[in-house]
Amino acid sequence: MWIPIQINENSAEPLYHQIETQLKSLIISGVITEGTLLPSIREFAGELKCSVITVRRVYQDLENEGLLRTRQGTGTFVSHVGEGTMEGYKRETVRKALESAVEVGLSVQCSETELAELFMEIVKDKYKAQE
Amino acid sequence: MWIPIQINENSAEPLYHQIETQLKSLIISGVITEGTLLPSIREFAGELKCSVITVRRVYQDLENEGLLRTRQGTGTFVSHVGEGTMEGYKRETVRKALESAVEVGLSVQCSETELAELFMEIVKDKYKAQE
Amino acid sequence: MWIPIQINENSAEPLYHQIETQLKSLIISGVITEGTLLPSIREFAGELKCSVITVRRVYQDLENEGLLRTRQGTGTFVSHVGEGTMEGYKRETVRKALESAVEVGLSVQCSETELAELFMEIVKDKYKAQE
Amino acid sequence: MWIPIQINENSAEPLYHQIETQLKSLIISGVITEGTLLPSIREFAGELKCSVITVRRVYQDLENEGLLRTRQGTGTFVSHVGEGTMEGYKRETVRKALESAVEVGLSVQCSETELAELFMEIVKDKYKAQE
DNA sequence: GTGGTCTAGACCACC
DNA sequence: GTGGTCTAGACCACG
Repeated sequence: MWIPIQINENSAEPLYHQIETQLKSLIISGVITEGTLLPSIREFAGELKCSVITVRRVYQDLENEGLLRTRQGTGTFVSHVGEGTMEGYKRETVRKALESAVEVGLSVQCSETELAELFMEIVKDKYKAQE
Repeated sequence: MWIPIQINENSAEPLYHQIETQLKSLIISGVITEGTLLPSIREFAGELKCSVITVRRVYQDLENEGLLRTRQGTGTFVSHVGEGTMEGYKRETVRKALESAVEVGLSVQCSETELAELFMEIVKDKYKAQE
Repeated sequence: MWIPIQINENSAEPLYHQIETQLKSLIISGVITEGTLLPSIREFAGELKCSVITVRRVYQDLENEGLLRTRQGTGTFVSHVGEGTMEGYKRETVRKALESAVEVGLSVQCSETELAELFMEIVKDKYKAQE
Repeated sequence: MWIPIQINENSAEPLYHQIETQLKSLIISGVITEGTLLPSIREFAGELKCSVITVRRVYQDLENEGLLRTRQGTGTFVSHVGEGTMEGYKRETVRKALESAVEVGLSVQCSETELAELFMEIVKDKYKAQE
């Protein structure tokens, strides 16, 4: 199974955190479905060109959050995520991101309309790029 | 001179960075005007209940960015900020914040309209709270 | 022969250990009697939906403890268990379990009476559910 | 600050888990109070004769559970645990331990009174030893 | 000084 | 083969 994860070498964001966030998104958004067997930590570490320890940490953190289930000698699986949880998480995550952005706008005395215009512009760009 | 800075003890954001960001905003948005003499490092550290080293770092970083100017034995002043700088900084900062928020939305498969609605809602709340 | 064993997928307890403990209890408590022919490794693995290796390990461990006896080409039988063994095992097992529970109570500064009350409550519940 | 933790070299229980459990108990039971600065990971590792990594893991796990708060460059502190949480946690932990013990009793066909007698005996012993 | 991240590599237990 | 634990040691960022 191939998992699309982009690592940004230059970012200040820790490796393990980049992987965690992206993998979490893939699971939450349903791209990787319940029951899927993820790559073994060694295999994944090979693909991502990082240490096994780093992958292990990612798997373990997500297991602690209840998104993964792992059994020794067998592997690591995506565990069941209730529909409600999924939706709730999505909204929570997105809301947090938007709120912090708006706060930045406020702190810099950006007007409401200025902010909204800039936002719409960015949204269009990003979603177009996506297609 | 009293400088309104809020420190969030529990945030993962480093102390020096919290202070830097807020002080920068205050200067760029014109709340603290050119030529103002900032508190001494010790005084400020006392107010913020943090180490002098932390304040020193803040002053130094902002001096490197050209926002502050230090005169030996006299103190640290807000230096002149051109209109261009101010506008540029505002747009750059806000744009960055918005872009990262939109990316989060994308990563979680949030639709364009969903995102926009949530954004407008948040903007209204925040700006209303501000008044 | 059908053997009632419950596997808890989500437990941290290794598969082989869950099976071993339960099978042991069944033999020692006399639910499975002396001389009984157990299912073949493959058959049992099929029922439990686990690897043959796992069942093999269970049979072997219990054979080492003298609870099972394997005859080449015939199968695995429950061997004779003396009354002494049975009683001894019961007391030892239960005592160990209770001791560790009491230690938890102690470590958390739970008072003697508090602990006893909670215990009686649980015992009643469990034994009632059993009937 | 000296923290009383007993490590059992021979136990199958992982090192980090032994430390975690005991430290957790000390915090939950109020032996170590809110705001206390714990030993640095290096110092603690020295005392416990284990790797810094192991201590780090303990601190991090407990931080994830909300029992500790750590700030880079400053140290690791015991964070506020609401009275309710504390009580709830105690009961939950103890209850779990007792339940699993009673289940063992059941699985071995131990009678209700037999179990209760054994329990009372053990409790008396342990609590006497404690004094 | 503090914690935060990451590495390479070892050894074990489980399936 | 899988994951689980632990080590020693490096380098960085924060105060």
